[in-house]
Amino acid sequence: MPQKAIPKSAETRARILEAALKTFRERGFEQATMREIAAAAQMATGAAYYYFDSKEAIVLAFYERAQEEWRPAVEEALARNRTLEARVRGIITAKLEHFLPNRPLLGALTGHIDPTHPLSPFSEQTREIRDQDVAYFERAVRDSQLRLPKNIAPYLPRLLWLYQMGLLLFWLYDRSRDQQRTAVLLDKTLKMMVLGVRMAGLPFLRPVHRLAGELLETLYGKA
Amino acid sequence: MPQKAIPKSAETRARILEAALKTFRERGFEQATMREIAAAAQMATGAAYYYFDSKEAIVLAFYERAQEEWRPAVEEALARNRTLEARVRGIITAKLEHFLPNRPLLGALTGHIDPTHPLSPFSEQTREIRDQDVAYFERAVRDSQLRLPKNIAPYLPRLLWLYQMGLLLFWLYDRSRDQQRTAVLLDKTLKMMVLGVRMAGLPFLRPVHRLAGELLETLYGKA
DNA sequence: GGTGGTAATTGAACGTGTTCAACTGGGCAG
DNA sequence: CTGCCCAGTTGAACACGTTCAATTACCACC
Repeated sequence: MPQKAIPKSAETRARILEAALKTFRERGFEQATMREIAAAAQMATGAAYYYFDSKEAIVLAFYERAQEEWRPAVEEALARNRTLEARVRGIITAKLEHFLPNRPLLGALTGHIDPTHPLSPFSEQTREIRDQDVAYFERAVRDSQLRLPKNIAPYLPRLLWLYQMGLLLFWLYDRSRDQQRTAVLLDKTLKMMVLGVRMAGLPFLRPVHRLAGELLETLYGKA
Repeated sequence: MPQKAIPKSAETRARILEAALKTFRERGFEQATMREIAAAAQMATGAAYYYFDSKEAIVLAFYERAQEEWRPAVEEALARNRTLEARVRGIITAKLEHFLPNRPLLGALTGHIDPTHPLSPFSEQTREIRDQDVAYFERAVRDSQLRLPKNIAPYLPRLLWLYQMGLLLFWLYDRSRDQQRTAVLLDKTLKMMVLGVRMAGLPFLRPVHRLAGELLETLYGKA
């Protein structure tokens, strides 16, 4: 990959990205060939590899770009809502709505769970995007008026990120009309979460909290 | 694929499977080529495709075979334990222990979440394996002395299957020594589940149950 | 013992993503 | 103006999974 910000080559990079997306949309990710894409971008076959590590990496680049375009919608959702439920819902629905036109395309990214693989959502290479998402959820949690159990609160943003990841996955393959099942899943689970947090103080639930806290500590490390 | 049970060709099929597993173990799934595998099985390159739809399908065949070898361990675990926690733990740990020698290999299966894809754990083609697993969990639930909320009980076996699937995924990429983190995850989450079920009767939790019940109904359908 | 037909096997050929040695072009130091 | 450097570009070549028309092996039936 080229270095910082030479707008000269950034333009060709963008041209390839655009040509690729066009081809992906027209013929699907798998059917689209790199030769087609290169031709559509008016370059030789191998040229794209100067700018992108692989065919899938193009999709990641699209994801990164979408992540930026998506920011204003998130800011608005955070500004408009005060309760934790509404804020989290706002973030997630904004993301889904933004991705809707290219929903099938994201399926190309779901193939990698291995944190070793560059394109995995858990990989070192995708840390920046991930951290940005987590930061949104941090803000969603911080300014909400709910008081959270101390041993769980620090992990909540990362948990919400994981939750959102799972929901996105469900959404990707949700074939119900208008993805209604995803909508139900989001709605009910959010409400369950808020109810759970509300009852955090009840003495009955103490053992559950302790278990959850211990679990999160060993998984995410102390903090 | 050939039809029912002509042991003649089943033998060559097994020979290919064995050669493939050997090659996979020696050089990893990705590095191993179909040409190597065919050569190791003393056949021409394309021959394997008479018995297996794809390279990945060989891994599925391995999975199916393992599923059978695994059965006695499950039966023993079910016979030996009476509590829900111990029974579920027994099933899952038996599976993990059985898969341990070929742990890296299963990573080849994780690439498909799309229920459309033949190798997806949610696909029509893998229904039989899935149903068998769910049936184990049904037995684990049925004979345990816990009484469950009526609106959730019918879905519990399928939920446990999903839970086990997620755990297996975590385990696959758990790089802690002896997969200790997976062990902690299994232990704590199981205990949390049992606690949750125990408190099912408490009136506070009624709203949570209702939400969960409604959610499961729209996701899995009435029943 | 032929004879037909199905099952099994062959290996070349296809299309793919990716690599790479060679080439091009433009800017800059002397 | 000349020579050099190197980011950018080229397209043939590679290795792979997979397909398929052609060939062989096997066996039931006359």
